[in-house]
Amino acid sequence: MRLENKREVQSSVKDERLIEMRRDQMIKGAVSLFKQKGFHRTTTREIAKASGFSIGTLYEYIRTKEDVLYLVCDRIYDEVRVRLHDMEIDGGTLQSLSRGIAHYFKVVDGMQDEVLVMYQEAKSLSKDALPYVLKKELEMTKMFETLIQKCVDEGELVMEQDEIHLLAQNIFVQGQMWAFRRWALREYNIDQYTDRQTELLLKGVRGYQAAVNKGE
Amino acid sequence: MRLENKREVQSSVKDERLIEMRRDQMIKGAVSLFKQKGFHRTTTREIAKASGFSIGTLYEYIRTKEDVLYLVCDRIYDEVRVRLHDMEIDGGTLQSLSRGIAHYFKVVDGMQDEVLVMYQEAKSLSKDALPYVLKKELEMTKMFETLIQKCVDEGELVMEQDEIHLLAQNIFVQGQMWAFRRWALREYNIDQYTDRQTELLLKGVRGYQAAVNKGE
Amino acid sequence: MRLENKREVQSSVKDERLIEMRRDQMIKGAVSLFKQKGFHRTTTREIAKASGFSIGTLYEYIRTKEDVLYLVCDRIYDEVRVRLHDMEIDGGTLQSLSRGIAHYFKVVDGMQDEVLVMYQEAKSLSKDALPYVLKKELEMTKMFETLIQKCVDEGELVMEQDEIHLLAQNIFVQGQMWAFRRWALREYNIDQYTDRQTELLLKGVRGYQAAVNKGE
Amino acid sequence: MRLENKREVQSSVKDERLIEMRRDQMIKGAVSLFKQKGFHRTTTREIAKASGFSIGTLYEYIRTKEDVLYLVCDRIYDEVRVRLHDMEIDGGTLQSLSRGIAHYFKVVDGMQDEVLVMYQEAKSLSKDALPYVLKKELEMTKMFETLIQKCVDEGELVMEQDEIHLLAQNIFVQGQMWAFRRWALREYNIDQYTDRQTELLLKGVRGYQAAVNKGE
DNA sequence: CATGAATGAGCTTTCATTCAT
DNA sequence: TATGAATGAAAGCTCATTCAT
Repeated sequence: MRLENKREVQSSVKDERLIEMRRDQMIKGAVSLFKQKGFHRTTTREIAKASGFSIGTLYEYIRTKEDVLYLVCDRIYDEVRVRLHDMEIDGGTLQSLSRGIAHYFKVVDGMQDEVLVMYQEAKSLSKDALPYVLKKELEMTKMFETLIQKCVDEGELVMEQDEIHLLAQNIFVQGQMWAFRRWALREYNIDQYTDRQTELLLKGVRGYQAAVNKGE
Repeated sequence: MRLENKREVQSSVKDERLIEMRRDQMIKGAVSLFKQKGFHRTTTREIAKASGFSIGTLYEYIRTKEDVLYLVCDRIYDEVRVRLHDMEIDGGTLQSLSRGIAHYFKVVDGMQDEVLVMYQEAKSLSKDALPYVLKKELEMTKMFETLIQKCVDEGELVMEQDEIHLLAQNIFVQGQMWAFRRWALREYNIDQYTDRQTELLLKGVRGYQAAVNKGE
Repeated sequence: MRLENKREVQSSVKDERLIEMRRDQMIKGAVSLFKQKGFHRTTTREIAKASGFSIGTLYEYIRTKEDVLYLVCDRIYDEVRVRLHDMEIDGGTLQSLSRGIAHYFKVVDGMQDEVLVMYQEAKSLSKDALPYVLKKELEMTKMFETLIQKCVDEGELVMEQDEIHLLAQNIFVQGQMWAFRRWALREYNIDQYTDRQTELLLKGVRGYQAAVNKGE
Repeated sequence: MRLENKREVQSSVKDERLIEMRRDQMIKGAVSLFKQKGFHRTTTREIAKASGFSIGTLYEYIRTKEDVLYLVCDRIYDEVRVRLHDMEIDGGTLQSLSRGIAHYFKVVDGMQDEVLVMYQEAKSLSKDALPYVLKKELEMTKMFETLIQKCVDEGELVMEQDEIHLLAQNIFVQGQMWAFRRWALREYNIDQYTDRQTELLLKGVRGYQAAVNKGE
């Protein structure tokens, strides 16, 4: 399956600038609603109202309710990626990897609502739209893989290809986890969470080496 | 908030054995449907049909559609816990912790559908029912905390209280991850996944210590 | 294209007797509404109300609004055919042909509303349902063809195959005409209309032969 | 009810020539759409597009969607009448009557789409506009009546007043029939259809006289 | 206890029409 | 004059829930 980068959402309005503007309103309104009640319990009328225009106008900019969800997911990923952009610049040191993780976690922290929504509702996308979103997710984990790979290339780390892949996934999920398991993480603030997780990710369990040595 | 262990779901049928039986059918049917189409896209009629009885009968054993979801989530957690039961017996060695993780991952692997459903749909539970489910989740992470704590008590590991908590959460999430990110983990089978993750969890990134030493 | 005699309209109700009954109500209500405002200007809610049940119940017996139209058309043809049934019995005399025509016209007269509705709305049927209705129309013109053919076989008339076909069509259309051009036929009652038309159909224009002879 | 010949359709544009031009475009576009999908299933946007201007402009030249239908019907009748114009010149022979019929059938054949549209959609005109269209239809049947009357006056035919009226109606309907029952008339081309119908109209059924004579 | 027909609130979506530019 | 974005009433249809049998 060959995927273009975007799945165009049809609009009967022609003015591109207007589309951009209205969809901004729409996405903002929708995220807030989806966070409160989820995609399915939110009505299109509510979305229109929260966006600041009428139901008729809403449908000038989308074709189906699902389009709103797609736009929301699409936008969130783009936003996350934009914010992560400078991450890739850095070189292949462990420090830069730590900084990358910290940066990513910070971005998630700043977009908790959005991440949560996307995380919980993306599965409601149709078979048609899902691949476009998954593709973006893939690109994000790829960023972490690249970051790690550089460390390996620089001799800072020793990892197999599949370990790299898995570590990248873990980092990605632990970022999301900050959004979707807040209820279980109340005792941390984002900095503490970042420190602790980074340490666990990189060093593993403290004392483990000692224990292993002892056991030998 | 003081929570009893169960939130009773009203039934107008008196015969407890019958209730048990009917709800078994119901849960089995519902899980399969929720997996395919999600809670919101599944109709009560479909649930009744998949359960092998009429819509009228369905409503003899529940009061609202959401009850079905609650029953499903409730049951899945119970099932997981039952299967994990023997995990707690073991003592405080690193080996027993590894075994615990492996066991848990295996259970998730054997209940992928159920875990996935619960994972994706639990959020649709009303404010009323959610705590009961979260409580069960808490109990499960507690099991891992206990397991780790034992290792600490035995001097096998050196960890602070909050690190233990976080590690337990990570283990729990990585188990679920096996169910909800299968699309990104196709290259592993459950054993490989278990090995790799356990290693990362416990040892951290290979070469890290060396790098740190070198840096000093 | 091979057509079964009926295109089944799905119903979620199982009791066949009930379906029959409810659809009777539905058709009666719908005919009256379609006559007043046409198919497109009639809402499903109005149909439900005119049928004596709720919108929900209406949709227990059909799947789409168009189904109502199909049921109406289907029923009307059946009804017309039932009423025409004895027409076919008669033998091949001119008198029996006249009687057949008169009988058909009478039937149309007694079902003016229905014929009008079907006549004007049948074209709104989807490409899917139309053939089933056209097939019934064909059967009706066939009846006239048979009637005429008998006369030819008996030597009462001398007609080519395609003339027979056309005459049958004319009879059929002139019957419908009584329903759909009443506004232009106010000066006649059904008996006068029948007499005049039969005469024109069979004898042609009075004086024509004379004129032709004269012209020779 | 006293009817002026035209029912003015309001336009906020003053330039008469422009109105004429735009409405030409509009009617042409609308006929094509109405033929495909009928009046009700055609949207004003589609009409505007097919007419080559915007929805806003469309509404500069009409007041309601129904106006389009009225304009279409109105135009078609005018067109038919214009094309039939020379028919009336001819004198009172049977031959001229035949020629008139043939001419009318030919006109219908050349305007099949338009005739069909008008035929099927005219009923959707409001109680307000309908009379204006029916009046035009009346004028057309009057033309045939005149043609026949001349034959009677010339002694070529012997017919009562109401027979003349009915024959005119029949001719008119059989012309339309060529448009709206093409599916049942596939075996004829327009010339064959004309010949056969003219013969049936004028001579009646072949062999009938003989049969009657024999029966006497 | 089991059934399934009945209900109607509420959903998504369309589209004729308006009006500021 | 021409445009097309905005509007919202109203349409078709669904489905959780009830209740008479």
